[in-house]
Amino acid sequence: MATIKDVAREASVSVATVSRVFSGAAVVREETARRIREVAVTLRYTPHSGARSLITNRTNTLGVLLPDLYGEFFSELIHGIDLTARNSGYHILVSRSWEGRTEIEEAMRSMRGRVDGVLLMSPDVHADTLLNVPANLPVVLLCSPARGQEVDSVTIQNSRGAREMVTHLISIGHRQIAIIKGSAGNFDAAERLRGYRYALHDGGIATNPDLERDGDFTEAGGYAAAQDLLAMKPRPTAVFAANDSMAIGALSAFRQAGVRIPEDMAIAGFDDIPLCRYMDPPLSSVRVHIADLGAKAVDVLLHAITHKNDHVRRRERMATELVIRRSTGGEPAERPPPKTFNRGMTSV
Amino acid sequence: MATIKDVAREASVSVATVSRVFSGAAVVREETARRIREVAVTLRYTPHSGARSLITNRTNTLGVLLPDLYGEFFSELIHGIDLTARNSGYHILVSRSWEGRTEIEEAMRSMRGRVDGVLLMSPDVHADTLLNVPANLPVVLLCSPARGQEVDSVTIQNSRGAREMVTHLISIGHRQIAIIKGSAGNFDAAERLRGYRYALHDGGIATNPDLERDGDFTEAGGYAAAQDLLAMKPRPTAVFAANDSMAIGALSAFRQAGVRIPEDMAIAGFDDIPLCRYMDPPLSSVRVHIADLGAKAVDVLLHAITHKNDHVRRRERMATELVIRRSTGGEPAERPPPKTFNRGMTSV
DNA sequence: CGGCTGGATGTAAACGATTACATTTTTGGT
DNA sequence: ACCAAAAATGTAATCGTTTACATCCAGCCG
Repeated sequence: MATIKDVAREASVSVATVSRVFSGAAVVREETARRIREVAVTLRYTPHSGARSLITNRTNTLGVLLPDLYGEFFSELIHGIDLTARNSGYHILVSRSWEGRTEIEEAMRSMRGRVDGVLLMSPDVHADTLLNVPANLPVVLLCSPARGQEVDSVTIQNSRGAREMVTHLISIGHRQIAIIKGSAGNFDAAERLRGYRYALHDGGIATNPDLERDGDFTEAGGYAAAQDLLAMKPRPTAVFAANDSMAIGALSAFRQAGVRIPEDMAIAGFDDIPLCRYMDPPLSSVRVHIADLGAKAVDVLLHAITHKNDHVRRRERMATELVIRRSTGGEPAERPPPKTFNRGMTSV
Repeated sequence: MATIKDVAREASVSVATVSRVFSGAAVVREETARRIREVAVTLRYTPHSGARSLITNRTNTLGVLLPDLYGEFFSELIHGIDLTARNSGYHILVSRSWEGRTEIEEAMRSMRGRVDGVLLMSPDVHADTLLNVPANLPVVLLCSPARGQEVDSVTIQNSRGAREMVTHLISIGHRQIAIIKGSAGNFDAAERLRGYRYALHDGGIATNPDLERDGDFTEAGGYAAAQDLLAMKPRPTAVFAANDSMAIGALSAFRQAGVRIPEDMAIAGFDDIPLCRYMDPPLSSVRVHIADLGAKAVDVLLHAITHKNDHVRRRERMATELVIRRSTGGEPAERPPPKTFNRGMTSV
């Protein structure tokens, strides 16, 4: 593959001049520049980003470490991240880190020299206690627990969102409200459970361990939990699932059992993935502007990168929004929205 | 940030020895190695991948250029790609390339020196005609049109899958079968349309331009197209949507209009995203093992990378599978599957 | 005409690793 | 105890860029 030297030789100039043409770092006589560009095209020359970043110490790439890559949530998250990064001229290096401190550390280390900063979502591990990761590598935590003040983070107002939804269920008359929890040990899951309990407490309803069922954020998990709930007596009259996938699974189970929604059972989810409005009945949910969440995280990271010295730690919490549809009764049908993708920064 | 020199100095050895410890390229006395590793931890040293790949000429990274990142299809595709790449010790550098030859070329160029090969999905542009991209950079085309034999590619058996589904609709008695097409200019979309027409032809049914509605692979697009179909008279009795998202949108529109599925209208989609089975009624679809598609593409790319000299071009076509559920009538309810993710290589 | 200015270009030292080759140390057989 | 072979380690060139600094040359002014 052609290098800068080949181009320099062929165009009878020094490598410095070629470099200047491609990096735009200094002015080159127009005629010379044109000649160099012509030669470059002939030789199919492209600057080698690796070599370049070795000396400039910048890669224009952001590392993205996610616990998983599966499902609408991550799809939309990556979308938001990519769009924002790209707008600022950055690429993204995506990696899935399986659970476990060691694996995360390992993944972080392998990012050394490849990225200018890392977006880390590690809902199970206190990420601010990571050891033996490259020093000076800016990191922004996404939906992850963090003890100290020492790290940037962007999270969702999980507890508040859950609380609002459950409070709504109470307000329309429900007293036996079950929750299908998220994965054990998961940060968001714990927060949402907390919000659920808050709401019950606010409403003067005692919490009941039997109404708190285990789930794992998958449709199948929601389906299974819903079957358990069906067997209970007295049966709850409403279910709050800690995410939409589980709500969808639950919906499916209830329907199969001939339970009418929302007459016999109200269902609500969390995240408000696009599909909610296409379910039958359309699913009430707590909207999280997922793409904006990713976008916000990139903003913070980019700030940390470009203002390495005077960057003050930020701790953002994205607001949620209650979206009531027919699955919880009461509201009229909603028309599907225009299909354009909302890129506006809405919250915090 | 600590470099290999710092470690060498601190451990009183040469950089070569340190390098050998970290690259595992040669054997180092156990005692020396231990000392070096200790120093490395103290100094929080991590090898600089950029520098490393400059001399080894390998980045252990695959570039992934997709037309979009939105929705379940891409979610699952990236998942499959990441998993397979990771198993072989590769990272993935994801980028969304907007439409247009120039932008793709630009994106390809920016990959120079960052990746060992590229997975390119460009359903609108004949990718084998790209100019001015780094020479010698292995590329595998994903679901993209390609003229010559000069390039590796992995595609879906779109036409055959669509044909089978429409043939099935005919076999259960439908004669007025509409199609909601995919995005104009899209490769998969064109192929699926072709399959639809084949099937009609096989069944001795004349094609009718009014029954071929425009779509764009989104739920909203399917919703809109379905509304148009509702207004037709005579109204078709079955709709084949070129992907599941549109089928879901259409389903929603029909339901809103009080049309019974499948009694008044049969619906089928394409892709068989996980959600199909959770819809009401569960959606018939043409299953594409999307994750396997990504996995297969990675396999081909990896082969091209590691056997640069004696790699013979491959042109794979992933088989599809007809999945009949209640939305087309006939079949009994299906239980949700176990939630494990299918990683087996199934087709070709 | 000579000296100065400033724009265009060239020279060469980094950046942080790997690795062929050279050198030193260890090992083991006698 | 000695020597050859093997093992461990060191030296230095190299990968493809950027960039501080040096150089060159044309034009301008006095």
